[in-house]
Amino acid sequence: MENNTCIRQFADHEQIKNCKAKLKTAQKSFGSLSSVLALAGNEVRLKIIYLLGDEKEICPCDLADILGMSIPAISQHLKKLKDGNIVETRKESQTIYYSLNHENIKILKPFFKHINVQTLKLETA
Amino acid sequence: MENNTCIRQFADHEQIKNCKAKLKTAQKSFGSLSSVLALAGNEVRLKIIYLLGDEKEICPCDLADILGMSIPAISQHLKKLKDGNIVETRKESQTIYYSLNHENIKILKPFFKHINVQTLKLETA
DNA sequence: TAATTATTTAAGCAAATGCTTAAATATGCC
DNA sequence: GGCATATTTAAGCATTTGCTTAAATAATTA
Repeated sequence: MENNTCIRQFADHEQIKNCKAKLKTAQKSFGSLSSVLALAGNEVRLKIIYLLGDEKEICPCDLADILGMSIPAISQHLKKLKDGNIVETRKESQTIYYSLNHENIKILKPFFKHINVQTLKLETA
Repeated sequence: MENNTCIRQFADHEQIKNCKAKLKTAQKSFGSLSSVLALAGNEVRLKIIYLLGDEKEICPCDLADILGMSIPAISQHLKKLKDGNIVETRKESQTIYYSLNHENIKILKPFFKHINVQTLKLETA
């Protein structure tokens, strides 16, 4: 691996140095941030997050109904969201209520706005 | 598929109806938004986007150097970003310069801020 | 204690992802 | 035209993803 010619004679060494430095400083952030984005980057999970942004809490069974999917499929998505600290749970007898971990999801807030704005645009268009 | 008992006797029918309606209105947004998030949800691509946010333009070869990856690997990531309208290209003789499509990336701007803020926190901690 | 309900977990599988290596394009230079 | 450089494309392959079905937990009710 690694050697594909292209040792760019005219490489912008200054820029390369700069970029490497920037990555090094922000290093820690990329892993955690990209995994949050990857979680939100699935349409089903994005919908779940979006709904929980409004609804306070929903159980897996109702989510399956809402999204027209099987319960195990939903449950597996919820597990990922929980492992990523995006949602948390409250148990009430048999039912488990899922809600957003609002602390860890501040990052995603702009998206809700984006969805709503875009929806509005489409409606008025 | 589909029948996993759990036709929740105590299902919150009001909430279910609400949620279905909300999804229906915002329907169009979820597909496009989740695919942008999925693109940004890869650590390598997130770094590329982040760097392009500062650097105006970078060529594949320099990116490979900066990220310590092979050129084809980088090229394939860039292709995805271009297909997703996140980056655009400018050709100058042999070199192809990649830059952000600032119009289509407004959504991701909050993340750059997030990375920078978090980095600052880690530095001063 | 047995049957029902809500949820999770496990196993299996098709499709997608992200790399590798090698070959194909395309431009610049001698 | 022939060779070097910059990039893309293609083929191959291991890993991950996201579903399905079936089985395992856990709490509720009869």
